[in-house]
Amino acid sequence: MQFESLPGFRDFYPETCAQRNHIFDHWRKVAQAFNFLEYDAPVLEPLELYIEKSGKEIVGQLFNFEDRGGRTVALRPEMTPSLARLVGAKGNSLKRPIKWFNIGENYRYERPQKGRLRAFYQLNADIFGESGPAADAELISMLTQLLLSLGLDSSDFMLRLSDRDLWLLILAAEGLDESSSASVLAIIDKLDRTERKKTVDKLACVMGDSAENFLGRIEDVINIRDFDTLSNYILNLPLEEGLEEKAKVRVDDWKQLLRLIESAGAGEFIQIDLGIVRGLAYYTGFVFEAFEVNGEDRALAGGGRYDSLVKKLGGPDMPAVGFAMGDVTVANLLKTKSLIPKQINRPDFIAITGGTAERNVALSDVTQLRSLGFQVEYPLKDQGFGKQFKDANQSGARFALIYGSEEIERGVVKVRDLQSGQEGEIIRKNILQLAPELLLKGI
RNA sequence: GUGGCUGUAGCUCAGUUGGUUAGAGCACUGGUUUGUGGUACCAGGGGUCGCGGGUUCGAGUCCCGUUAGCCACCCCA
Repeated sequence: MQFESLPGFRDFYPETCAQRNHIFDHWRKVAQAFNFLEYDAPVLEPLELYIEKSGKEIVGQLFNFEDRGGRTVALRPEMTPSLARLVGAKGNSLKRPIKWFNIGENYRYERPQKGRLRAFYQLNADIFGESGPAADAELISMLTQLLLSLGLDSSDFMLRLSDRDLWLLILAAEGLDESSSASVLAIIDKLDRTERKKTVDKLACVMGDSAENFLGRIEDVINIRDFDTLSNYILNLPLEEGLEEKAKVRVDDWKQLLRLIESAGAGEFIQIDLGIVRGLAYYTGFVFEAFEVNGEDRALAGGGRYDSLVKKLGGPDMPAVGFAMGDVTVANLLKTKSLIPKQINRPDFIAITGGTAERNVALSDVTQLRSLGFQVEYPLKDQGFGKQFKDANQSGARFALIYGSEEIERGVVKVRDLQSGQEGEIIRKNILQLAPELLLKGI
């Protein structure tokens, strides 16, 4: 009986695994550079946790089952609910701002397609306990750094920035209450993948006959790309007094945010685009998504503010903002841009030996080098020199250490730089002292 | 959940109107090669032609079903 991996799940052979880890390494390095702390949480959680956050409809998209204890459980489809639980449980005893990240696998029972699998990794980065735009800016800056560190630049990706608070003001000016606004936002989210006529029909449920004109005004807002136009538009909305004040404050938040992003060097990646509202209703303020520059593929990353979620899941009232970046779309983009290094994993040294006796001598040196952390390949059987050099070359090793009977007699080992072909000799007993210098400066 | 396209060696593929024992390149293993590597030459291993059924004297090839992959829709945390 032959088995294959389940649909939407991947096997990671060493080469692919190295590519995956290449991405993870950069994720972790950048997150740590921003002084985010790494946390982790279970892969299996109570099903209720996800129903509480996203509603019953979510169950159809989960890997869920009943365990032997009769508990209904699910593989996590995302990290945020677990994270909210962790943060909520420690409540106010954690020092703020809380800046945490995680790299973990998530599972969704959906039909796999381009950029979407059933098991995928995500980097999650979140800040709790800070409600000002500086926290949003910190994450947007980090998101930019992440993509830059992987070798992408402004010709490859952009960040679309939007704000659900602004939408609530705009829709309030249209005379809509909170629940009508929510349904309009859901429609806006689907705007570019729905026929215009269908959108008008859907809007008619809220707006009646004026839906057509209303949609026109929405489209005007979505087409705004510069901040001056946006702030003028917002400040001139016909709003009641309380809301008018809110609008002023919010425009100030935008100014702060944009200034910080500019200072962080991420300004050139930002595109104001109120067409982004993000599907789920729990987002409360700024929202953003990173896209491949042509906007063709699935989003590379997405996030925003979710100030009420921690409380909803049983924790204290705590402001929060975060984003997630998936490995699948990022890997796809890196691949099309040829930005994944070919040979990531190569030994520092490879031993080449004349015969059984020489192999034993070599092993003693090899073991010591290994114990110091050098990456050393050692032959497991006797083979001719020609063959060994061929293998040595293929291994991508930096240096070959050649143990022939003649060298061993003289207490030396021959060292060959496999790239340049340059050769030299070193005294065997000095090999541990010389190894670091060798790697640094060559022969 | 719905639809379209595609399944021949680890990978990329060839395989004639249905006709003997299914092929190539790359990769892998060994050799030419007991002292010097990417080339070359020789040899070898590896296939239930995705799976099941049907038509036929005969199916990798035609038909039906099924499964997997890709792509699109639904959904997208």
